[in-house]
Amino acid sequence: MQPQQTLFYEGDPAEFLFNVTGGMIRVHKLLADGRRQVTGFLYPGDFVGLAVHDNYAYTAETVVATSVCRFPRTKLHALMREMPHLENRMLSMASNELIEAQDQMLLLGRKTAQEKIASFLLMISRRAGRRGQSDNPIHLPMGRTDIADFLGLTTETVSRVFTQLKTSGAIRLLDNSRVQLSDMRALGATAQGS
Amino acid sequence: MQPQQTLFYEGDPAEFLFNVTGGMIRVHKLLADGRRQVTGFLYPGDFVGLAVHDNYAYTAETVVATSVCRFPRTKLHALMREMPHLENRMLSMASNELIEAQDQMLLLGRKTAQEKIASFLLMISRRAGRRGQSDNPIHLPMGRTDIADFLGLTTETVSRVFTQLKTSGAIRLLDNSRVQLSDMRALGATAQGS
DNA sequence: CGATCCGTTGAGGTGCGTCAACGGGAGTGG
DNA sequence: CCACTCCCGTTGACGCACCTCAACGGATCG
Repeated sequence: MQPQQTLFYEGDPAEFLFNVTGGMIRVHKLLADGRRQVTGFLYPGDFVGLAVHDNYAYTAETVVATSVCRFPRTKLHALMREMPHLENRMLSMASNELIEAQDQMLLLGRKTAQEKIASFLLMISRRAGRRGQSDNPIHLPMGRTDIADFLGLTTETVSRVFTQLKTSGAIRLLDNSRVQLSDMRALGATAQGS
Repeated sequence: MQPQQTLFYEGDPAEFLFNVTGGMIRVHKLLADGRRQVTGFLYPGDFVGLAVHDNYAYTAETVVATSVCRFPRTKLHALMREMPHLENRMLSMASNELIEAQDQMLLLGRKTAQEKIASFLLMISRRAGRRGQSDNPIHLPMGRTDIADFLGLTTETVSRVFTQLKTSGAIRLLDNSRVQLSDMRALGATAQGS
């Protein structure tokens, strides 16, 4: 799929379950007046559309060129009966997502802009490392608007904090989508609350 | 269990899975300097400790006098093999929690104080109704500090918004723990963004 | 070369936090 | 039964972190 394409919209009947096999998916929710909260960025291996309900609870879009595997949800029950292992694995993934969601709530509800950005950079680095990719410098396929809507900030604030972290020597901005984490210790301290 | 007692702390080895049978559980995470994010209030029927990992990712405490059912997690796998239905049910509950978590992210990241409080009151009302209890006036067993830490606000702001909603006629404060939702339509509008 | 998009930077405003004081209810001890 | 204290919710005054509005620059594309 091409960049910035929609897999499904919030409220659509939830017919399919997707598995990301390449690229990046962005998931978000909207308020009536257009305010947006990005609730997650999904990497290869992640599932989208885990909803048990009849309709999707969020919109899913590609960030960059992305490939996905699509299962009809009607076949899911049958599939799980054949592979009991699968249900276990999905419960495990859902639990992991729940833990990440709680971390994100802590970030959104209680962290400052600097702490949010530092936490975000470290999270991206950790994920890249877990996927066996170079985790420094890190790659940020999403734009400033996506980062802002993920962290509950504005693009201007994201930009300013990047500049502050650059000035303080914690990071280096190689280009708009590549960031070198020069001082992991400082970033870690900032992420937790200076 | 008595009010304000701890079931387990964040980081403790996750030995047990709990099922709330009465009262209310509060779940939270802390930053190093003491800032707190309450990530959920659990009612009878809800599970606590669904973590797949070896350690709890959050602290769980009682809000009021509470009764729980405790399962050793080591027996959980065996139990799920006996009752395949159970695993299905837990996946379903985890998915529901994920959807609620995403709603909460939207609230924390993008809603104003008024919108947060209105959303909170409506959520409590909805939950009470779903459990077959009177949903108006609603009962708030938790204190202002808990509400503030759940919504990413301070107690002062919570108090001020309650007063504003009271003045505007949307609610009536019967006492510190009982709130009458006088104008559901106005509350609904406020919750979404005026 | 003009147009558009995106990130950055600056100036000013504001919603909510901080700090402080007050009041009522509950528990305690005399 | 009455002081005294403690705790919690409320209210006010003030400050600040972040938002808003605006302008600018570089990259990309026709």
